[in-house]
Amino acid sequence: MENTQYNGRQRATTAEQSAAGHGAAAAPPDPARRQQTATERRRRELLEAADRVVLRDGPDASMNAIAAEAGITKPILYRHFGDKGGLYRALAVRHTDALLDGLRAALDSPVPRRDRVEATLDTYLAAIETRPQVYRFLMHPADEKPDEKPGADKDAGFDVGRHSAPLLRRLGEELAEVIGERLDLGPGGEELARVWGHGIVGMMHAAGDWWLRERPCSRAQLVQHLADLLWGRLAAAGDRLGGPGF
Amino acid sequence: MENTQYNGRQRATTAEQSAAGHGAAAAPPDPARRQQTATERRRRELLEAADRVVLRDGPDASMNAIAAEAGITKPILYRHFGDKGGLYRALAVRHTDALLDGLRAALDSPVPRRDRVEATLDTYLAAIETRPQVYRFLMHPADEKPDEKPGADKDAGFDVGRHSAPLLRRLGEELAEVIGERLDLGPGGEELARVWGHGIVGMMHAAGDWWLRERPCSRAQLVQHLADLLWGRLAAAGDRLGGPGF
DNA sequence: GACTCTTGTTACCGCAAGTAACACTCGCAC
DNA sequence: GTGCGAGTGTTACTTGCGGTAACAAGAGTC
Repeated sequence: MENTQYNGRQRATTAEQSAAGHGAAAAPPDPARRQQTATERRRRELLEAADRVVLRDGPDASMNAIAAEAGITKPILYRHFGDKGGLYRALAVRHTDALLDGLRAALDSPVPRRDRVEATLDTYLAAIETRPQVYRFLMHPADEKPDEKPGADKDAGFDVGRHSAPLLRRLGEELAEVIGERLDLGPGGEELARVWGHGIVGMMHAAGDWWLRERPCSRAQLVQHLADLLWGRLAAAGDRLGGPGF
Repeated sequence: MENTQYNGRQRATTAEQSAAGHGAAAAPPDPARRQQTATERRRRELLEAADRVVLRDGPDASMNAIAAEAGITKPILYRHFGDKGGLYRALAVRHTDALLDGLRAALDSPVPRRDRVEATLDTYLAAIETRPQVYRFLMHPADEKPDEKPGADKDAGFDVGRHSAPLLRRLGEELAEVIGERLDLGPGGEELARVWGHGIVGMMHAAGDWWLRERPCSRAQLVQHLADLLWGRLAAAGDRLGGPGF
């Protein structure tokens, strides 16, 4: 009976099997398939509710709150997503997919490489700039914000940090792939591309995070600075005073 | 009475005041000062116990577990560190300080810049390689590890991710400072140095994280690859096929 | 001996994650 | 119609964690 496992995928699979089971792949009605799409639609609605609540409350969003926003109660959330991590993951892939679409577009634009790199950086930074709440939710664990009456505990909150690494890793892998297929890096280029993919993503992320918090300069300027860094200006810069070995 | 605030610093301050209060700055005994050092020693012992438990249990370390390891109970942990975040922060600065010492040494070595950069990268990577548990604790939110009987909840755990960003930011600031004071970057160099500091730290972190997990190459090779990236090899590499604007 | 300060305890609160068990409502078979 | 399987939804509960209040005991001070 598998009664300890609730999740959408499990049920969807069952539905598909039964659909394939009684042979008919009839076009218009097909109850099983219709049921499946209904489930998926519900799932999307729930995800949108979760999105709203996360955007509003930041990472201090409890399952109860999300369920309330969706107009239902906790257990059905658990039926759909298994656990909080499942919900989070579903939410995350939505946003990451959207971000990745933008990045791929920038990465594929038919302009010189430097411009392409700048466009990619700018796309990422624009994304985190225009939707900082989403960004914080995805990447950031509720940095201490000094509100909330002392009675309420400021703990809990989505366990977010626990999943930021996977996101960065996914971005890194994607970038690595693009680098690998577009640049001729000689022998061992595969490996090099992967290192660079992850490295560049990390650079973008850390710099973006800091920038978003301190806003020390314009976005365009940040893009220039980072592109300069990638273009080897670190190697080219002059020393300031001259220690022993310069 | 200030009964809602317990922490070592508060009490230490009080002790100092009373010491100054009744005048005597007597050298050998001085009860207040002795008390203070005793408190600090106790604090260190607690931190070491916490360290042990974190190293053993990974980030799923509860306050109860830490207290048990230290041979005491929760409330005194709270008296010393205020809340879990406080304990974490104390633990974190210990380790970050140690790491920073190593990095500063590498950054200050009297060799050509490329070698210095490589030494810095290697120092960081060596640190996370030799103490991955510490690293995971500091930076990483308990990536799903598929153990633990399903009865035990795999949630909670140190809230770790919630503080990884501050650590990276601190590293970034430190690196920025060194860059700023050693390189001549022309007008606006301050800002540039900060961007680079955070960017490089992010690069190091993300690449290191990925490398630690997949071990796709030797440490030395990773260092080379990253240094190459910083040295502008991305700009110099040849295209593979030639899209429109290459 | 009384006073204070620190260390330590037990026993509790509040809260969030996650579950069990039960109730309603369709659409479909016979 | 009646039965029934699958989904949706509920209330009420357990467990475990962070955090705190209230109290008890040892050590130095007057």
